[in-house]
Formats: sequence, structure tokens, C-alpha cells
Amino acid sequence: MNPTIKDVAQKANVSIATVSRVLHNLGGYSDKTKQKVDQTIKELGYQPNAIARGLINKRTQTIGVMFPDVSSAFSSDLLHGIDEFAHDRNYSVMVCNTDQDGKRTLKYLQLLREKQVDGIIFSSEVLKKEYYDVLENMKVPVVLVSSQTDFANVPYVKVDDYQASYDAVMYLISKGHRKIAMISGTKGDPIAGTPRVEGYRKALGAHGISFDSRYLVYGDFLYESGGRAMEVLLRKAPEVTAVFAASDEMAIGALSTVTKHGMNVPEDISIMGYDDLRLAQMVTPPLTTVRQPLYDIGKVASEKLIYMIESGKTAKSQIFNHSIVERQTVRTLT
Amino acid sequence: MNPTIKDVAQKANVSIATVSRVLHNLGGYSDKTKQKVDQTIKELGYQPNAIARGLINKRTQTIGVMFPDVSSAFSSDLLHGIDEFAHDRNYSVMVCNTDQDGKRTLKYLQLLREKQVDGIIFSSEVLKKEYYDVLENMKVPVVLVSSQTDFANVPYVKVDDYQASYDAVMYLISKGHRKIAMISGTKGDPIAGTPRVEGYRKALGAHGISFDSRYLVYGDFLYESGGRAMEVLLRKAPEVTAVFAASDEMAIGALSTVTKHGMNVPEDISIMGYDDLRLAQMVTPPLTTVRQPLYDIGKVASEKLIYMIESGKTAKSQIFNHSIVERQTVRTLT
DNA sequence: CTGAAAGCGCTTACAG
DNA sequence: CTGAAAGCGCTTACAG
Repeated sequence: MNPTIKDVAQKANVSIATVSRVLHNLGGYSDKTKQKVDQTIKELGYQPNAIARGLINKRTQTIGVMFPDVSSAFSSDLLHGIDEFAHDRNYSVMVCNTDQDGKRTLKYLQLLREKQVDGIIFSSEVLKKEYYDVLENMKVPVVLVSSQTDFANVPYVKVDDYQASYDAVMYLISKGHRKIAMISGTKGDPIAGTPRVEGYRKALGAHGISFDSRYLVYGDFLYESGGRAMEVLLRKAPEVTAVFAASDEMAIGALSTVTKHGMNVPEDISIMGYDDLRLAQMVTPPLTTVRQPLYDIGKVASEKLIYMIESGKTAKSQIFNHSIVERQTVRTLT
Repeated sequence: MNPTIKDVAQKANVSIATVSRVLHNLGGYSDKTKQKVDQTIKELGYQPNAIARGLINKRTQTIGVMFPDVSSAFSSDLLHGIDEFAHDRNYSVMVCNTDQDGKRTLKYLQLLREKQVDGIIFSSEVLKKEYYDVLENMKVPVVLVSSQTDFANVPYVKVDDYQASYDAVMYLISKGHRKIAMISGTKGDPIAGTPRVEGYRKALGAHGISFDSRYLVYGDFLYESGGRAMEVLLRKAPEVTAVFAASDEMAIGALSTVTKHGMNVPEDISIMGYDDLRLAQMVTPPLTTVRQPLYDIGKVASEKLIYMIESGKTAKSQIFNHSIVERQTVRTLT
């Protein structure tokens, strides 16, 4: 058995109350006492038990984080940022992989509740009513990452998807493109789907380019779907000069199939991605994309959550700036 | 305040002992009692408090996982597997990002200890004596992933790095290559560095190919270093026909610089990676590589750890099978 | 079949 | 400056 506060109290000939006081620098003891206690703590190698402390304080100093897919580059960048800030403030983070499955999500929420986490970060998924209900019931602060919700005022931190998409397409137009296709993410996705499509259409409209439904094809954000989408584009709309994909993975999928067809990027067709994951720089040619500062977003989400936990107030949502990272997959048309 | 066991006891007109019993299906109560209790649990929306339970059981049902870099594709695949199994068994997982920093690692270890985790998975890093000491002191089971140690018998789960590297180079030789360079990971790394270099040398030797020190260059497993390494290879040993990199990232870095120099893979030079991360399939041409089943490794590590926690016994180490995934970056020389 | 009580390792009024 | 005591929300002998 590891020593408890009782053991040090005994050995130091003081009460456990006193040990607790010096442990927390609460004052109200003589220097001599403090020294004695400090020393026997060292001798015994005493470590406080956060569980016992948590029971009485009703604070566990741990936060829960829910991802649709922990192993995606997207989630893991976020997680890195979240973890960084949390640990700085002496919070631990528990991860949960929802697999985008409602049952699983509910089960994890339940688990996090039983474990008495102090707050929850909910990432990249729509906060359904049923989730919100249990969250509300748990009475812990929640912040959304790359997501939003209409239920109540749950703060979120994300990029302006509509605007980012708009800017991306504007960029393509500024490079002389007019026949611009889009590979969208999951159809109907209210966060990373629809708003990006709207940004695309709006940018087109701003330049009097009419929307051609053959130019819009749907994927699911993943690599394979980008490749498939590009296949249909090549077949149905070979005149397209540029394609904007709603994720880097899909953009890279598109890039692969273009190459597979013996064409070159950007000479024959330009491709633009979304996210700026690490792999955007790793492909050949390096991908031009719109960047979301995922690590920072994670950090700030963590910061807001901990602020809410410790202050009891609610935090303000925050929209992060996106930016266009010019690399080598977009050609200027003359 | 959320309701406690006391509240349900009161409302159901039984003692908390009885509530606890029906909660755990311990038997020793009438059907009628069970029904009454079950119902008021539902009515009150009672959820047990795992913290209180943990205090008394000395089990928190949570495990800690330490990664040098949570945001790497490598770590996140592992994490996915770990999380999957753990949650299946109703364990939560706490992640820690060590940044490969000794101070940080020690700090996290301390944190995990205070939080009373039931066990720890230590990934991709050498288990230094100082870490081992505190781990030993914590008296919780530990399993190593993609790592090994000489201290005591801490079980590990990994691939046979030496053999995997040997097989990779043998594969290259079987394709007719004899001038084979290697881009190694961090020099002196006892897990993913040295053994892979040895496998390389051994395979060469097996075919009477003498080792040329100009053909061996060191990186740090990351993309950029692979590119740099390839630059020196191109300059100092342009006659090389194939290069084996000790990580997919480095292989892809090499691939980029080869392309940048106007050469083609695999026509002008063959490249082979190590890991089989998702991105190996995403680059063009898709990377031939040696696969480690990271997700499964994570899962099994989780399984072993939980086995140790629950049985009190120690688990056996396990070597996973690697395999060669043939894609399109290796050419047959005739 | 059921309850009173001790106890897990702490913190925090309260009293002196 | 210091200690005795209550209590956080549970589980588990022990007794009946």
C-alpha cells in the first residue's frame, strides 16, 4: 500500500488536518510543523490521492473529449492542442471514439458522467438533441469544436466554413478559373457540408458564373471518396479547369485519380483542398489548401472549457481565422 | 445536485446497502425490493459515482497512455486500437503527450499516479531507468508498445524490427536491386533505429553485397528528414537503385525530393517505406512498404494491460507479424 | 432478505 | 497554531 495522509500525520506527530494544510499551503501552522511534515512526506514518498480529493471537492480535474474518429489526422491535431493546454493547467484528458455512432456516443457520455469529468469537448459532430439532453443533465460545461448547435448557448470554436469556402473559390477565380467543380463532404452535413457548398455557390455567383449541378459532387471527406468523385467529374465534366475539395483527403484522392488518368496537376487541372493537414505538404505536388489552425483550435477549446469549469461562467464562442496556403496544385489561367 | 445512492434509498424506503446490492446484482433481496429500487433509480435518473466507487474499490477503471506525439499518424492508430478494446471492457483512457521530454514524462507519470489509474501503456519510447523506477513505485501494471526494455519483465507488444527490416531489404534484393541505400530513423534509437539498420546490413550480407557506408544516412522518422536524406543520397551515391526508409514519412519525403529532381519513382529509383500508415496509399505512386498492424497492436496492448490489472498476473510479450505491402514504388530490375 | 456501521483518503468548518 | 469530527458517495463485512 502506498502511504496515505494518515501515515504521514502519524509519523510526523500531527493531525491529518495539519498535513492537509501544509499540502495546500493554507497557512495556519508553524514553520517547524511545516518542515516536519514536508520532510516526512518526502521520506514516505507520499502522493496525494486525487480520487479521494475528487470525491470531496466534486472536481476531478479531468475533461472528456469525444471524437468521431480519433485516428484521423484531423482529430489528432485537435487532440494535441487540447491535451497541451489541459495538462498545463493540470487537467487530464479522457478520449472517446464515437465512431459517429449514436449508441456509442450515448454510452460514452454515460461513462464520462460516472467518472465525474469536469467538462466535455465535443468535436466535429452535430450535437443532436439526445446528446444535448444528457449533457444538460450532467450539468457540466461543454464546448463544441468544429461544430455548432442551435440548442441553447453551447460555445463553439471553429472556422467560418462558409467564408473559408467562399474565399477558396474566390482564390480559384482570381487565378482565372471559371469552370470550377466542387467535391463536397457528406451531403447535408450542417457544419462541414452545406455551408461550404454555399460558400462555393456564392463565390461563383459573385462573379456571375452560373452554378452547374454537374460540377458539384459529393464525397464523405475521406480519401477514397475524393478519388471516386474525381472519376465522375472527369467523365461528366471534363471541361472543368479546377476542383475545390472540402477536405485535404478528398483533394488528394482527386489528385491521385487525375494522375492515374495520365494528366498532370496543375497543368491539366488545378486542385485545392481544405484543412491543411500535415499530409497536404507531403504529397507531390504539394497541395494548395485553406488552412484551419487545428492545433490552436484545440488549445482554445480546452482553454474555454477550463475557464467555464473554474469560473462557472459561460465562455464566448470563437471563430478562428482561416487562410489560404498557396502551394503547387493551382495554376494561373491566362 | 445529482441524486446519490442515499436519495434512492430514502425514496425507495430501503437502506443504501440494499440499493448497492441490486445495483450490482449481488442477490439477497426479494423481487419486490429489486423492483422498487430499480424503479426509483429510473425515476430519479440516478447514476452511480465512479469516483466514490473507485475510492473504496481501489480501482478506477481507467488506464493511462503515454505517447511521444499524439498527433502523429503512428500514435493515433495505436490509440484507436487501445481505446477500442478499453472501452469495450468499460475502461476509460487518459492520454498524455510526452513530447519525448523527460521532465514532462515524469510529470505525467506523477499525474497518472495521483489519478490512480489502474495501469499504463507506454508507447514508442525507451523506458528509461528513471521512468521505470516511478512506475515500479506506482505498483500498477505497465505494457510497452513498439518499445522494449531490459529492466525487469515489462511485457511489450511490437513487431520484430530487425526481421521486418531484413525482409524488406530481401524483398528489394529479390527484385533485382543490389545498390540499396537506407534512410534510417534516429541514430542509436534502440527500438526503431539500430535493429532496422542491422536487418538491412544482414540482408545485404546474406547476398554477399558489401555494406557501403555512403549508402546509409540518418533521419528522424519524419517527412522533412527523409527529403534531406534523399538529397544527400542523390549527391553522394547517385548509382543507388533503391532506397529503404525506416518510416513511411521518410519514404514519402524521399519520394518528394526524387520527383523534385525530375526523376520518376519507380522508373529511376525504387523506394520502400515502413509502417503502412494510411498516407502510404494516398501518395502517388502508392508506396510499397512493410506493414505493422498498429491498430491491432494497440488493441492487444490494451487487452494485455487489462488482463494484468484484473488477474494480477503478468502478461506475455507478443511479437506481431509484419508483412510486405506491394504497391507501386518498387520496380523489378532485369 | 435487510440494515447499521465502518471505512476508502481526503477537506473543511468548528472549537480551542 | 492545531486537532477532533463530519462528510464526500459509495462497498462490504457483520449481525439479525
